[in-house]
Amino acid sequence: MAQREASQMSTATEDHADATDGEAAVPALHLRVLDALGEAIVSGELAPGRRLTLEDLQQHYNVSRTLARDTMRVLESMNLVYSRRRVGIVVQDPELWNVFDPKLVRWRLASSRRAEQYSSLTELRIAVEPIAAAGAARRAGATERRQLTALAAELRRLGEAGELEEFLKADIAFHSLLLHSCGNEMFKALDGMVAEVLSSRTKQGLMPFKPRPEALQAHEAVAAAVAAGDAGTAESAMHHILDEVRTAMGLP
Amino acid sequence: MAQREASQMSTATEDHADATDGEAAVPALHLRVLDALGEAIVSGELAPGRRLTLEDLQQHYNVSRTLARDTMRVLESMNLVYSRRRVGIVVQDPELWNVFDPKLVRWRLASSRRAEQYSSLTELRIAVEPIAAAGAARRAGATERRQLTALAAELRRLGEAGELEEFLKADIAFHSLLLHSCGNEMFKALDGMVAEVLSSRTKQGLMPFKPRPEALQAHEAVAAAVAAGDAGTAESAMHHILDEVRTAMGLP
DNA sequence: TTGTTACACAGGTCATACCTTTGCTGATTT
DNA sequence: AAATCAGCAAAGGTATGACCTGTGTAACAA
Repeated sequence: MAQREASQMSTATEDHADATDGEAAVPALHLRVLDALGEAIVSGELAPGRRLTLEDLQQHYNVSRTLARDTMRVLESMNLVYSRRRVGIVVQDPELWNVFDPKLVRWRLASSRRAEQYSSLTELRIAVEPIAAAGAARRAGATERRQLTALAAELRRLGEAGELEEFLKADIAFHSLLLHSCGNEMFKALDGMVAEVLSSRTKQGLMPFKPRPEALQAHEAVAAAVAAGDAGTAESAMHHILDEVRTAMGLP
Repeated sequence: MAQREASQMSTATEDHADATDGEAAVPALHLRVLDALGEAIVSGELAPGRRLTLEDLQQHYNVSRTLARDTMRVLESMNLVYSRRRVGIVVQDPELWNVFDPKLVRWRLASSRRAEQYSSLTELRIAVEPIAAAGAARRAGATERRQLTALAAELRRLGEAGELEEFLKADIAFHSLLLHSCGNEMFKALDGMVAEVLSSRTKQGLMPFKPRPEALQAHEAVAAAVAAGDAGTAESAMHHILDEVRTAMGLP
């Protein structure tokens, strides 16, 4: 019934299409225009205050006014631009952007401003995940507590074996499950962004070849505290995990 | 140059239009349709899985296909719906909504599910504001540090005088300034939501007639720690403020 | 110089038409 | 009877053109 929309933030592991179907699903035209424009704005190529007209868009992207308008409306709803009669479409000041929109985050991660986005996201993780761990300790279901424990054990196994790829997947699963177990739907919505941060860490080689034993220990501690319903311990154990992340990223 | 879009989350104090212009600025048609539909979905009136067609929208709201499509696109970009040929427009599962979109938050606060939204937001505050305070202690500018201290002093004055209205305004200014000083643009974007939570607390009478002395003390402590650049103290002092908020809201 | 008016520019909204995908139905085949 | 396939039609996707309505700007008048 419900389906994830194509424009959502991609998690690290993508659903692959039917193996029989070799063709890449061509994204709808309006999404391509949206992505192109969004990236242009986010990258600074179209600076704040820059004025466009619908006609510009139509010509630049070879689309009809309908699509130009569609795109503009979505961008406007993200507060990346505003439109006024007789003026045109104006790029907004970045201060006003809806920086929690997954599309926007995706564009920023694809831009040259990548590093800033990562540190913002990391600081957000530092803030949210401990509280999420505490929430999970209070409100997670029995199955979730079990799965969390199992994932922590798997993390140790994969970590000690040095299987970074699989470790990453399990790590994402761990943090994602935690966010989903904490009973706060706003925290849930951050799972894609957390996954993005985690996988970038591995891809960029910021990860030690083998995860540090303290990190493995801390994940187990979080899982155990959540399983035991000990919110305070879960929170501080998660804090330990993120302390390591913070130092790894060179944040203060 | 840059202007705040009409559909943004309203802060507690609205800019009033020219005094000479008595008429309320009539919101654009597409915004009215968007709000109506958004509220209908968020309130559960249009349940997840419910199917609509563009024609339904055209007739229900007496608008052209263009506007029906505009609205649909924006809703789709918020992941409230998805649209497929031959099927129509389908309301998404709430799990997939972009719950950080200010419009969505506004709709949820206007719905009967208000309480859930408030507790989610409060938990988010509990997570973010201490880290924001620490960030401000590290990165705020000199002016911001001064203003923060001044606001804390004003909070004490207004609080002891029992001027709840003015106290609320100063309180919002304090927390908003903190979020803006912390150097994380994602935290900045939460200012409207924090303001919303704060004003609702006062409006709903959840606020003691006079703010508790501990709260005033804690605000001053935050300001002082930020002014002194003491991140750890700022963080824990902010934690104290939010502990009080938590108990006031009956959260665990 | 300053205030006013008129114009044209650009989005806002509407109506219509045609294209493309796809769920469904029913006939055909095994 | 079950499985497969073809064709229809429903619904969004895209394009076009027209007209309406604010609103900068510049020409003009005081």
